Amino acid sequence: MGRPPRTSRTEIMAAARRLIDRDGWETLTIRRLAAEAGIASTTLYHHVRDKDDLLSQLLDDYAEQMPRPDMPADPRERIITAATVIRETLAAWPWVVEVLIQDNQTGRAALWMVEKLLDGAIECGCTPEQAVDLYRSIWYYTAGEILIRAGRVHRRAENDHPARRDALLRAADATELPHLAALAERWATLTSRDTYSLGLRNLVDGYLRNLPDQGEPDRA
Amino acid sequence: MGRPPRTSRTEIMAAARRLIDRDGWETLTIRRLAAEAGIASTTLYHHVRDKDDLLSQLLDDYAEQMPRPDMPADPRERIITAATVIRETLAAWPWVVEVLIQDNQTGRAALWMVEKLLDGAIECGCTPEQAVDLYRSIWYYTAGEILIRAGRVHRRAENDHPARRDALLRAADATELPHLAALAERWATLTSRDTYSLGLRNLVDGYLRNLPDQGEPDRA
DNA sequence: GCTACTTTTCGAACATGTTCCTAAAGTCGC
DNA sequence: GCGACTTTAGGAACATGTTCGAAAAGTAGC
Repeated sequence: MGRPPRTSRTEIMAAARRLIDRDGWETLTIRRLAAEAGIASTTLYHHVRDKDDLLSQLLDDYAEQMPRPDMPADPRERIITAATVIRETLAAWPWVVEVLIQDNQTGRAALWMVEKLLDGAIECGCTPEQAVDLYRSIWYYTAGEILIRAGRVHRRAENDHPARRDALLRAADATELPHLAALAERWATLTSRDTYSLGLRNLVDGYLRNLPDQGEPDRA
Repeated sequence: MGRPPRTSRTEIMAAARRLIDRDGWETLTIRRLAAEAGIASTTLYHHVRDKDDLLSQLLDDYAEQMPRPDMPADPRERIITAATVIRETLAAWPWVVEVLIQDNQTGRAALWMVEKLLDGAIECGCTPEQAVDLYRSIWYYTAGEILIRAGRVHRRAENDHPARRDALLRAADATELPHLAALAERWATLTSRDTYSLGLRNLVDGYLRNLPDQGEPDRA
């Protein structure tokens, strides 16, 4: 009972996607979204806790329609694949940043990939506890990579504002920081390469090799 | 020439620290900071590009006074130590989150730790390029851990708002997600443990063992 | 049909980060 | 000393996320 709703969560999500597709996600504001949905701004807050919650739900809706790739037979490769798919999926939406830092647990829609990851880890010889540890490490690594990469893009071009220190590395003292100074020229190039899968593989390898009990399940 | 400044960057930083120490960092707002410094809000923007820049400078100032621990002799342990110190230092201030995602490059004050890390990596047999790769992987992992951990704390207690999905894992379908379902009870416990150094060690080990040229410098 | 009761909707208002424009307060050339 | 010039200071105003309280719009009991 009570007054019947004139607005549904689904309508709101649809309006949000329309707005994002049309004008870009940066222009997605509560008031604009309300206008697009034909309701008052404050009405939104009956269907959504706050803006982070809105983005979180939006991400879930998107992720739901994501194609689920078939997994390789090798369990270690399954771990790699699952992590890579998570990363690729999240990196496609810049506003994922706002969600990730608030909604730390991976959303409902990504659970099946966590499952695949745990499954691969266990088949590689992990105990369930170790599998969770490996998952968490991978998630930290992945979330950090996404956030930092998104930050780099999202960052406005550094304007010459007062009290702004840039050319951070060029000022590197050659006697105090010899390696950094030596790398200063190439730093931008080196740090803009995509080394996600390299790091991921090394992380997974390090984990699986350091298991207390057994080593690798497939003899190399 | 020009009108002489009545306000200095140093005063602003001092006022900010006073405010944070007294009332907590959540109450650090531009207007309150201006009031504490005895100036108008808009005057702040002559010394600071925006709030993120303010926090970033604040972090640098803090980090500058951070004690620099002496490094162990073993190069691999130096890597671990440097990373751990970075993590510990950053994790001490909750507002670090806002800075990290914007100011992706580690600040000026943390450069010496990056240097130590590169140094350890190179002494472990890395080329400079590989050392940078290792650094970046560690940085992703560390940043992700900090952000997610801070997010968990920073998160307001989940109130029972409509359209809020919680008990994420308890709803795990036992047939679709067997491992997650099996772990559901213990999930909260397992994911609240501090596994940073475990993951860090495995990551570093994986990297150093996978170097194309040589293996481990110190024979185990 | 009328009266509780419940839920949704929304206008007003607030705090915050930020920008724009104008006024103040000096220095420099003379 | 005086007018250009330059830099800082600050008031007014705007967009945004969000809260509060009251009005609207139904349902259930009688």
